[in-house]
Amino acid sequence: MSADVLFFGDYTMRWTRSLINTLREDPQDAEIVSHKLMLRAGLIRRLGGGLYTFLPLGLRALRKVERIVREEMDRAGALEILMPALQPAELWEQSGRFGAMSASMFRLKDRGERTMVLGPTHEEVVTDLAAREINSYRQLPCTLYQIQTKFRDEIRPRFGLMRAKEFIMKDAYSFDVSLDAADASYQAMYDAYVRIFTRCGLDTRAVEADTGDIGGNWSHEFMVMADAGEDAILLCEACAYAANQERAERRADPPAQARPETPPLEPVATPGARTIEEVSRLLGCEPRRLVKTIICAVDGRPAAVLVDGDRELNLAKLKRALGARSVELADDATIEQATGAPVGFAGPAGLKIPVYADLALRGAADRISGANRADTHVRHLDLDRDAVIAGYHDLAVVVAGDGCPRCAGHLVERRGIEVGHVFKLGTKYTEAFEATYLGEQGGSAETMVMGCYGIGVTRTLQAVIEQRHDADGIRWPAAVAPYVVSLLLLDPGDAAVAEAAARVERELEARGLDVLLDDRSERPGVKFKDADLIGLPFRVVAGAKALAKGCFEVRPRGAKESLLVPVDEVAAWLDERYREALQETTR
RNA sequence: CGGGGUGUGGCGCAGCCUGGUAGCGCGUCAGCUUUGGGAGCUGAAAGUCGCGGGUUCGAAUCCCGCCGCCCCGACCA
Repeated sequence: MSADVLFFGDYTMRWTRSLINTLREDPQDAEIVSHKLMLRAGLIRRLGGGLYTFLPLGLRALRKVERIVREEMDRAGALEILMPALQPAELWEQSGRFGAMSASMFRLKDRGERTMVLGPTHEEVVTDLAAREINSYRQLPCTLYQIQTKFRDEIRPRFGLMRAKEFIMKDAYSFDVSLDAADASYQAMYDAYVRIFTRCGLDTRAVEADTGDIGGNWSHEFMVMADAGEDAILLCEACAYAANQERAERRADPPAQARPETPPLEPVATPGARTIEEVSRLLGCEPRRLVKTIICAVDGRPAAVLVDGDRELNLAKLKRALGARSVELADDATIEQATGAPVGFAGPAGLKIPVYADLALRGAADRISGANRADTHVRHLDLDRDAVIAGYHDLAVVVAGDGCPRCAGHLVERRGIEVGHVFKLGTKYTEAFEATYLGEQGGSAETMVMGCYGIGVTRTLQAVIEQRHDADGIRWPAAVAPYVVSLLLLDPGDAAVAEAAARVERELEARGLDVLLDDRSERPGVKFKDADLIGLPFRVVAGAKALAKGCFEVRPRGAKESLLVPVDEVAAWLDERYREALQETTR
């Protein structure tokens, strides 16, 4: 009697029937560990740049994440819907985002020459829906969500599922009668996100974030802490302050009290020295002594922005500080026109355009800057004396060691993977789509207040692996694992072993624990290696050796030693450990 | 879009500099032996050497053009 004749339960997946092809070596086109492991463990396969097929094993894990998301959304009172991925372009013209987001949108025309887009997100569609379906305060608050494929023409897809052109997202949208009510909806989603990521076994931090093209005035990103993350995050070592680098603020240290008497401005020849580095080396001073002068186009008009020579300008903060619609670095022609000098020699003294300065420059004296003349800089720059500053703002990119804006502590920098993002949108979209309701007192229609909430589902799955692996492979958290138990049939030809394994398997199935049965005619070492690689939470070794003592060997993934458990007790033992593991999903 | 790298059976690579008609490991298939941490032997299938053009008696190899993929940067809900 051999194992392939059967007596295993209907729901058990046999390896020989599973399309699980593991790779012994790292694929050449994968860089980060989670991407390598997803390919090696046979979870996904690449079709093209930023495009992946989910194989059966990967899809099962994905469905587990989706289920958690769904349960927590439902628990938070959100209603699941499903909107089209294919959308008419007019909707995007109505919100004014057709231009703003066009670069990253896939567009196409139908046979009637109507322009369509493949939805990168669904604010437009859902707001249009809300405007049609919601008429009364009695229907509010209302939060709608969907789990759906999104399309974005990423400039550079990378790291497998981390940044793909097509990916699965959970997007939710709340509609409320007032700002206060919207705050409650926001908080409900925030809390749901904390539960979702905890259940997925992830170590996340919610950080303050910029709102970008999506608009609105307040948002948090949920970051999975990981060195491979694409985003820089600043955390206070003393308090709870956390923000992504785009958003992060810093404490303004008070200007020096005793200001040196600054000698008059003095031009100094700096032929060919355009960069901070070149000038400071030429003049033999610290980069810090220089004032970096950056010419920007603020809503199309030139302006100068000053930061310390050793600092970077944060365009997002500049945009917010000035309340501008768009801010970008000026092109060379604009710079030459605004400063009267080639690029690299700009300075605040004598400029005719508005000059904004980083708050660290308040009271700056005896500094060096460009002279607005070719091959020339000036010494002894005193901002109060020599320049007209239109305003001081926190404009520099924050780095580790900067002062916390909320307390006396200092900031540290870490990397993170953005898996979720919650926004308070206000009325940007509801106004554009006239999403209004009639209030309790009747009268004229009121505009709904909106929030939106995204989770990158496919990215979350990969982030789990990025955070939960070891040298041997994946270490799935119980709640996300594609199966719960790897059952290794070591002696398929041994009828007693096969029979006992089948009994254990049927008991596990009866308890709702999914089993992956390794019924291949491989040597034990191969099965052990693959079990480690695939990383299911528990491994049961069914072999003649242990069965001689009436036992199977059981081992949680990552544990050093196996335990001998009597065959009759294996299922109950695993069931108990599995329930425990579901409870403690965070490390 | 700029910079760098790379493209050779399913996967990982060598061969290219110095042209002579393709090789290694893994995987796959068959057989035998093996069986507790990626087995051994024997045999087999599988590659228009990314695509197009050029040079040459002859091109994986040299030259030109194009494309894919990966990394860095810019960009990004």
